[in-house]
Amino acid sequence: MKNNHVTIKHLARELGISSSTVSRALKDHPNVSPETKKAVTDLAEKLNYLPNSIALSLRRSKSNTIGVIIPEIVHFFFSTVISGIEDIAYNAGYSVIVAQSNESYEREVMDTRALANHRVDGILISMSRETTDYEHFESIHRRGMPMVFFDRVCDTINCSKVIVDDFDGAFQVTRHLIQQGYKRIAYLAGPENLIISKQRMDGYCMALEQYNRAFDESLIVRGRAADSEETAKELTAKLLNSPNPPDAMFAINDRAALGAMKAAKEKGLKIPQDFAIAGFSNWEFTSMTDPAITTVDQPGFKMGQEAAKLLIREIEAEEDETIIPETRILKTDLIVRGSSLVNGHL
Amino acid sequence: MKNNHVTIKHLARELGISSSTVSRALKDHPNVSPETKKAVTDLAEKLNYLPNSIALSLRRSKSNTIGVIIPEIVHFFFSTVISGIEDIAYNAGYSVIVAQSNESYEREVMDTRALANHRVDGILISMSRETTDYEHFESIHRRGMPMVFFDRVCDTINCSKVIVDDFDGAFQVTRHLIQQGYKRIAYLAGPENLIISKQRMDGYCMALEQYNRAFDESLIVRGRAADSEETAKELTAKLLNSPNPPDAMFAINDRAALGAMKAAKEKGLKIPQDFAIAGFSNWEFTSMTDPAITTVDQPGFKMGQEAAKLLIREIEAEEDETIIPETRILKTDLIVRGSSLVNGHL
DNA sequence: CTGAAAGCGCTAACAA
DNA sequence: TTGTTAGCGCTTTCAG
Repeated sequence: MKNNHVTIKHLARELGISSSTVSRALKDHPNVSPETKKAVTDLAEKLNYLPNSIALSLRRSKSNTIGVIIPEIVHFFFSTVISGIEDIAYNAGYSVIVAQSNESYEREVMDTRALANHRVDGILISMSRETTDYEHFESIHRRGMPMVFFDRVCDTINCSKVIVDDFDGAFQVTRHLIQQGYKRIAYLAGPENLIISKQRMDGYCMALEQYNRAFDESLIVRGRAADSEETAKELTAKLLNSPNPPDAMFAINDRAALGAMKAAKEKGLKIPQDFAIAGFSNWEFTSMTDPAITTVDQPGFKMGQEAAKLLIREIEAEEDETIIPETRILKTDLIVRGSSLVNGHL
Repeated sequence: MKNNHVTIKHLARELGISSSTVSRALKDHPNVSPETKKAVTDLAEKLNYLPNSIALSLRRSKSNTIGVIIPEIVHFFFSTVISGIEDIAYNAGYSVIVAQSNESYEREVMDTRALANHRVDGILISMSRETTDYEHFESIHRRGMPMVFFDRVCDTINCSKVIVDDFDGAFQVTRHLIQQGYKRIAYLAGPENLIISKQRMDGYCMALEQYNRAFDESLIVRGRAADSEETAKELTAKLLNSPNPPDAMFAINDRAALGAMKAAKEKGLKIPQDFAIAGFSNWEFTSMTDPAITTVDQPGFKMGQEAAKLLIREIEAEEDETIIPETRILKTDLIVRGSSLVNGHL
């Protein structure tokens, strides 16, 4: 490719003036005569001058670029987050470099390094599933690189974070089912070591408590319930065939809900009349042909926006200003299918 | 933020040598003594030196960055494309800047300009729906900016393109239905002015012809059939209530297929026994609970890969080398639900 | 109002 | 084997 970039120098030479004057004219500096200004802008227009942001970045040691590291792009939640990030970044004059770790620690380390080399002004991160060592983040954080974690956050780094209120989401879902008149709400639990699992379970319990429902251990399926649609289906079927079956189900994720739905259908139960399903979900449900499922949507777009805002705030803070890291907890949106939005925060 | 970047100068000063020596040592230049080399790399390691790609970009007038402009990120097809782009880019040492036009012409123009300013080495584009004027692309293309269009391509610009073989996809779908034994295959057509609509219709006709089926105009629904799920449903219902109803349906997109499915279900038809549906789709179907629908998937990942490869090839071509623009037509993947992949090209 | 000069971080020719 | 110098494109003192 022939490198045909028009530079300030070209304009200067053409007009027989110095490049500093051109520079000033271009940015409408007061101390430059109207004639020169006009001549410069006209020529710039004519030759289609495009300022070189690379040079600017070097000069200012600021690239007006932010980096994003996510586990995968092809995922409704994450692509929604990127979209939110892009929204805020664009309006604040930043470009967005996207790197996907593919859930690989090694790749994440490389991505981090690459973004640091690129001198992005800050980094937004959702960690890979593999990541347990945080040195690659810590080393650049020590150097003062602004960073904000979202969704999959790193506890050991003292920076801003954006997460979802799993407790409240679970509470909302359960309350919704109770308010709809369901009596026996089963729960397909997630892995017990995950914080989100615990929080969701707590939200479920809290709703039961608040509505004076007894907690019934026989309605709780612990273990690998939500690992796959298959297991969820089997476990639900077992529950449905028990002597005192549930009339509703809290599903911890898409797989759990899909499995539960299939089990119910096979048993000939009408959804949601005989058996209601509600729970956490990502993309899958929004396109489901069966509108009978109420879901808590992760507010991905908002999460991206919030994370980007926090990051940019930190990037643009004055030298001496100290930004206190802040963890923002976003409410989920309860979406009732087959009717309008019940409790949307968007 | 305090700007704590270690530079070559720092290393040089610390070691009492010149920065050029440091530079050479860092890149393992032959003409530098082993001792110096070791001293330099050790110190670089210790101080966690990270090369400044911005400075490098300026020096080399090459940013090792490619820009992507897409209508929206939150879309299975497009996010898949990005993923494919990222895959190739990463392995070739390029970063990816993503800009979404949000289907807005104005925004697309701004994005193009921003990427040009950023001195990306090339741009990958899928045009916004609004775009009918191409000057923003042409002006940078004239300057020699490598660019490749994908999916929503621009005909007036002489550069490489990657598109999907709609004709073949439609042919495959129709043939599949015929081979499954369906006799009367209805067709909900797309807008007649779109090239893809025509090509898909041609593929449909070709399959009929090849299997000696008569083309029956009464099975074709022209017009706004695929505009919304609602209209698709109504139109399908009408067909199903006609004296000589179809036993299968070619759906031009997700909406058409969903509408058709609902109409069939309301009429109590079993899918796919009484009424089969097959057609083009994006994400929606892959998560459908009803496995009875055969779809042609747009090969998004591959499209991203191919587009990125074409772009990088052009970027890295020698000065004097002339790259002949090339339009790559990708085959679609016929995916039969409820069974394994029948004709996958991945 | 305008110009000359320095420097952001890095590399590569040229000198030593 | 190492150092000096110049320059990528731009802005910004400092001098005129």
